[in-house]
Amino acid sequence: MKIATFNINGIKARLPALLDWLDEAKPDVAVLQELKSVDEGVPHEPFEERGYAIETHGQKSFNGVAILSKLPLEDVVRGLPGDESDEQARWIEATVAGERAVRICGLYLPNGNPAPGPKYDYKLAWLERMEARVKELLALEEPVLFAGDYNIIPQPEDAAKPQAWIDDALFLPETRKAWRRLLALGLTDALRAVHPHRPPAERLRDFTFWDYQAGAWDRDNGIRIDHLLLSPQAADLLEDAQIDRAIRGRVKPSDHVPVWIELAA
DNA sequence: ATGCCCATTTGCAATGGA
Repeated sequence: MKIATFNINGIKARLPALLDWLDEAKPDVAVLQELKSVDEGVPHEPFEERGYAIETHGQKSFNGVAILSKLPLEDVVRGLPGDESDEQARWIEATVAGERAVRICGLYLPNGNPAPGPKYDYKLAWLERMEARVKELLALEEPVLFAGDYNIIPQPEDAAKPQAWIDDALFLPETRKAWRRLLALGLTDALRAVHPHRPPAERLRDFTFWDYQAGAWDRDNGIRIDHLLLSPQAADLLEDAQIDRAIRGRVKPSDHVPVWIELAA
């Protein structure tokens, strides 16, 4: 089962590029972030024509997440549990049953800038709530994955210019500490499990985002912030993990590119 | 030091992104 995550930066602006990628990459499941649209504004026909079921959790102008799947989506949960007052659409869950049932969580973690400040406080609080949900799902001892735009640069090697990010919410010590707490719960960073970091001279670096500004793509000034974390039972099924880097060089691209894994499920 | 872009809004300047 091929499962991808892709921050599309606007479903309306990105529909042609998204459909082209779906037709080529043919993921069985894709979690999408930054729909920037309410549910009613997300077209279903182009996805259904391609054999995908779609479940959305939209919001006007900002945020918004979705799951596409060639297999039926069951037991859908919208919104990160733990705070009924949180109206930001950043979390969606569903179960997909292939050879094995896999619980899939699609997430769009808060950016958190400027830090310090209320937006950074929200990011850290959101991470604590996510930790609680991760613990609940790990207790099931089943294949579970947490895929999306984490807005976290885990390590210096995950940025072309780490020194430029030292005061940024994506790379601050508290942010990276929360990332390590997630891993300490027993989650596996799928990309790093398949591709351990090696010196950059050996190959292209594993970035998933390049800013639109200042020629970041042409200079390969990127960061790795889109991740797939796997429960132990999902990690046992991991066969491959890749970044579809070339998508960033296309016409009218998102500033993020898809990341995907292959699971024996 | 270094190319200030892109998407959205009941819009035509402001906000959020990262």
